[in-house]
Amino acid sequence: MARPLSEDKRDAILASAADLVAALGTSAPTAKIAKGAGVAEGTLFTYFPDKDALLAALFLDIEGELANTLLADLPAGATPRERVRHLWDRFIDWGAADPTRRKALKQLKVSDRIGEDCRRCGEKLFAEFISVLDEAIADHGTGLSPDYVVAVLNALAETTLDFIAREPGRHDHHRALGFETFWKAIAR
Amino acid sequence: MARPLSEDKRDAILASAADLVAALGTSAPTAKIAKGAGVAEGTLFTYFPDKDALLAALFLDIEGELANTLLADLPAGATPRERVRHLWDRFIDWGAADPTRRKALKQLKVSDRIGEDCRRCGEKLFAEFISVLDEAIADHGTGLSPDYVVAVLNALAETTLDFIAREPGRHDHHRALGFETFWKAIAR
Amino acid sequence: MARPLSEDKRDAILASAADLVAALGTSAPTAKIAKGAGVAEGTLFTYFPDKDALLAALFLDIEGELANTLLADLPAGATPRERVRHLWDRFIDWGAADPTRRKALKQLKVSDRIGEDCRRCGEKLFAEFISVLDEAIADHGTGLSPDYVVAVLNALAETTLDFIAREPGRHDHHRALGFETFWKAIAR
Amino acid sequence: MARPLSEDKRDAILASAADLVAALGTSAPTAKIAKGAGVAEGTLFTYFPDKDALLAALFLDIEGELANTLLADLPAGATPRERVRHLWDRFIDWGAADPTRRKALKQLKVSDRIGEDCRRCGEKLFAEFISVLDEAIADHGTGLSPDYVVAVLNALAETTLDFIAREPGRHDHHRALGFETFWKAIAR
DNA sequence: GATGAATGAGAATTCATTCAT
DNA sequence: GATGAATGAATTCTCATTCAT
Repeated sequence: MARPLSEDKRDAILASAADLVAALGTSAPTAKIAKGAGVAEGTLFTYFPDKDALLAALFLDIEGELANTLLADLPAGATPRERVRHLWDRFIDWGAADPTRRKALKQLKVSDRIGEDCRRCGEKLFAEFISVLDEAIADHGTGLSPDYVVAVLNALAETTLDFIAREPGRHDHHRALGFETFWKAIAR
Repeated sequence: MARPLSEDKRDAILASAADLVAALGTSAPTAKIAKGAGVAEGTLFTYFPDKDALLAALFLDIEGELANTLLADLPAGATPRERVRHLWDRFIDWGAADPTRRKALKQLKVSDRIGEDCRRCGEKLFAEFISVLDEAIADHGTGLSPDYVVAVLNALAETTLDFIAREPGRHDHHRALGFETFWKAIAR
Repeated sequence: MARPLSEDKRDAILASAADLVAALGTSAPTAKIAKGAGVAEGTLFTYFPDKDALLAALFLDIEGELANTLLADLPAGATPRERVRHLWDRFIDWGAADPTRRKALKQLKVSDRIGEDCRRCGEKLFAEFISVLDEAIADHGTGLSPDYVVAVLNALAETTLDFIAREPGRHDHHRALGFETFWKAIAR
Repeated sequence: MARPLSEDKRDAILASAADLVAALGTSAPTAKIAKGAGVAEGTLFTYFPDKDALLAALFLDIEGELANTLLADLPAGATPRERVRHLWDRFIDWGAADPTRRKALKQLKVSDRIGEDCRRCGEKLFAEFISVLDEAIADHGTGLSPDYVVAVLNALAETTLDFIAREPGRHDHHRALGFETFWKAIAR
């Protein structure tokens, strides 16, 4: 190929899309997204066949980033509780550090423009995370299904992040409180 | 007065809006909403000055309905746990019975078209619910703030409803499980 | 007839129409005109079959008022110049006293919603004025057609009124200057 | 640059707008203007951000054309009267040759959609014309302000054009008569 | 006769997508 | 491949007019 698609441009488009979807929802115009990325309106469509494909790519990009972040630096020889706490802290720190991307993800999750296929792909990205979590939790004595535990973790992490967004100064407090809440919620 | 504004028509518009917002998000066209309500396109604007006002009214309508539902038939001489369980069951039953309205509410909550004012009005509707919950929880030993407890309840109820939506046959199971999860989550 | 059409209401509608046409042009909404007149939207259409009829009535109302004003108190035994000066002053004073109605008339004159028939009716209202003017001017030596003289008078009066609108304090100055200009313009 | 904005299309839109504003006033629909220009409805808005901007551009376009026309071919070594007569003839010939554009200009002048800023820009276009006229008139002995002289010229030219519109065969007669009227009007 | 809710045909404007340059 | 002008369907909202009360 004479000129290959530029990875930089693709990333710039995704980054701009995240900003605008966070601010305007999935109805953010492609023209504004292109402008925010510093490319021409038409260029967007050489990187993504249509707007839905862009939104899907954005969804998977953010979910993938989150999934990777959660697992990084997982302490090997730690207690289950410590390992879960590590996952939890990763989640909270990621969401607190990048509220825009979290907001964009929230918008995408409720949008009907993200199809079932795409959602399933998103779930797969968390497969390893789930198995780590499940294993760590095994002897916490709970007979809960992994799916349920993940859903509870996710729900409480979202709640925690909402409180941190309102009181950024109490980040550590809310993070710890959230974890305690979660740990007890799933205990048996 | 010539012909009074019809309560029925207003309700039909709100009902149609709930359906379409659930399905399409806040970008649901007013023309479709009007058609769904069986009125002319222009009629919608005699009941609501513009689309944002309609969305705000819908938001408050659903929140009000939920708030009222939660408090109905609250058993007077019951233990705190029973009282909270009652609130919880009401929430779950409401959401499971009307998934469309719940979905619409979800969309409205993340939309930037619902202003801060409107959100504050919405919160006021739950004031009594919060005080009942707070009181009932008092000797559960938790020093958690009422706001936090409500947020946790809401997050876990949403999670529970998602599971019921996937497995309607296990309604009672998930409802009970969700309550246990909540009750432990906030215990101290 | 049980209840005859109320002259007051008709007048109120015309007055409100004058205000709104002056401010918004002929696209002033009938609903606003009705509100300004203190009547219901539908009532307007019992007094005027449609909007064009209302605009036509307004046009003739203002033209009639002007025509009558010009001829009032015409001094009988005065010189021609004095008589023309009297007409001129009447015109200027009318326009300066009621800029809103003048503005409305201006809007109506350029609007395509005033048909030829209506315009001809308007001209008839000035028949007597024209003959008075023509007679007074006869021995001013001009062989100009009455139509032309009227048109020139009208054009210069409009110009004079524009200057008075900008400098209300110099009303008398502009009025006198305008008359001198006119008088020389048509001299032969 | 992909495809540059086409000067031709811009001109076609302005020309179509002139026709339709002349016929229907400033309420001429943008859809009809676009169709008249042979472009899609949306294309109009790539050339003008909104309808008001289009109307302003049209206003300045016509005023600019008129201002340029007036000054073209001004005879250098002619008497003042001849120079003013030249300006006058230019005005009349322009208005008689293009009654549609004149009508459009008339509509725009009375419309409240043309803002003060735009009107001031329009006036600037006539600055040179005014100074030429003022100079030529200097020893005509009049102490009138240039503004007033221009206003009188404009008013009488409009009147003259109205008569020519009714009797196109007597173009030269009315043009000469109008000039005499003007010349005497401002004499001292 | 008076009222104002109901109507639906436009109105201006936006926007995803295409395609000439 | 990159650009951005061109397109026209879709969207929100307005308004003259009708008609049930």
